Amino acid sequence: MSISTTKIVEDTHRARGRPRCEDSRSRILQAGLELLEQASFAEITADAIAERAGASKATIYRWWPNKDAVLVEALREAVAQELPFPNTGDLREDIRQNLQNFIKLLTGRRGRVFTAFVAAAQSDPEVAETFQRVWREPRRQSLKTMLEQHRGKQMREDADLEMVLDACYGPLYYRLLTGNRKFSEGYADALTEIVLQGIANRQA
Amino acid sequence: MSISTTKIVEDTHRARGRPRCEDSRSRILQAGLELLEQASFAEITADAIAERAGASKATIYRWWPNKDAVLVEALREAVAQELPFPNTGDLREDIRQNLQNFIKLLTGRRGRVFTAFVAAAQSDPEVAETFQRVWREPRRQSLKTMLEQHRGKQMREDADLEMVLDACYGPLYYRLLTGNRKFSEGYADALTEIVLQGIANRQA
DNA sequence: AATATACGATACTACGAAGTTTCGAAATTC
DNA sequence: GAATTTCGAAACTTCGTAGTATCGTATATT
Repeated sequence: MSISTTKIVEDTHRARGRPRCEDSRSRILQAGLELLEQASFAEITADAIAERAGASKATIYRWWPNKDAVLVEALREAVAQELPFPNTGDLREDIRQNLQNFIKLLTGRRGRVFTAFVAAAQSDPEVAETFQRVWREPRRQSLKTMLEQHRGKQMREDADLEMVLDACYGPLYYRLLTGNRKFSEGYADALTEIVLQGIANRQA
Repeated sequence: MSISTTKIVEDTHRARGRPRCEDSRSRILQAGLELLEQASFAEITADAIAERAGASKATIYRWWPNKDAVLVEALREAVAQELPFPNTGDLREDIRQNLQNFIKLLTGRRGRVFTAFVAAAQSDPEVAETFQRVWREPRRQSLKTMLEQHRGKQMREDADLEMVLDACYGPLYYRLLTGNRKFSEGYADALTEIVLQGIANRQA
């Protein structure tokens, strides 16, 4: 209740003049996202975004400080709807489904968006920070939370979760970024078994 | 014997005119490599290479078709001396040392060269092909060969080596490319244990 | 000595993309 | 209806870099 947002203040008086066109805003972001599915950060031009969005380049620079800011915001919005997390209660199944979902995402059209971002992050600290904050860390946190629920039960008491997270996501990014971007049919299953044997409680 | 190389032919008659200066060649490659330790592929300019090498830009374009070709060749030469592989005979120790060596490489100055290459590979198929051919595949092959020697002994008969390779290298690239580039002290040990539990023969 | 090729330095050209400005039209408040 | 702000279109400026061309010099062969 006491948490007042700037939005409330803004809502009292509407600004004069023609209001910002929310439609063109979303078209611009959408265009940026679509272009990221085909090209690298540096290859995407402001002109291309404008043309694809059916917008004016002036409109882009009216609301974003530079071209990269559009792409960064495009990732934020796209990723916001990608975070539902499986929770079946079974450790193996939770891991397996999570990996499988991620593989599906990475091998789909959106996969290129991630490679483009990781690539750009290598030479742009702001891109790197955004990628970590809006994607990598939330994703890791979700998996971590899920794993914690199994600690002392299906999962060993002393499991090193940071290591386990790397063991899960590392191979996927590795293949996507340095390999042929293909994942064999049972890849998620095989990876799940390796990780599982590393953390499972001995049931002897 | 029957495999004649162009070099033999060239050696019979030396070309007329001033011979190519091998020193400037190596200085140019060295300059490219050093610049890759600080900047991305796209950020490195031909002028910068020339200046750092104390060479002329004309000399660069005399021997290389374009700027990127210099950087690609620089990687080839640099990597050629990086491939000695541990072989202690003990599975755990072999894996551990290999991972440890790799981490040391990645966290050193040369680490940036790899991130730069992986980044560039995302939008340049030729860079991607070179990276795979001169670094990724030889490295994987070495580890694979080593692991094969343990099959049926310390390692399970049915271990999926492609998966194991990803489990070893994946987390390292993942941290290097999407994380904070830091590896905790016992990282190699912890990762070794996870991988090992996934492939070790049950000794019960 | 003549010829041929490489070298470093430097000026130069070509081009693409970032970002700005201008304009007439549209949407909103007062 | 006047003022204000946005919009798309398009021309425009600015700038950095790739790649080339020129030149005087160095180093080789014949």
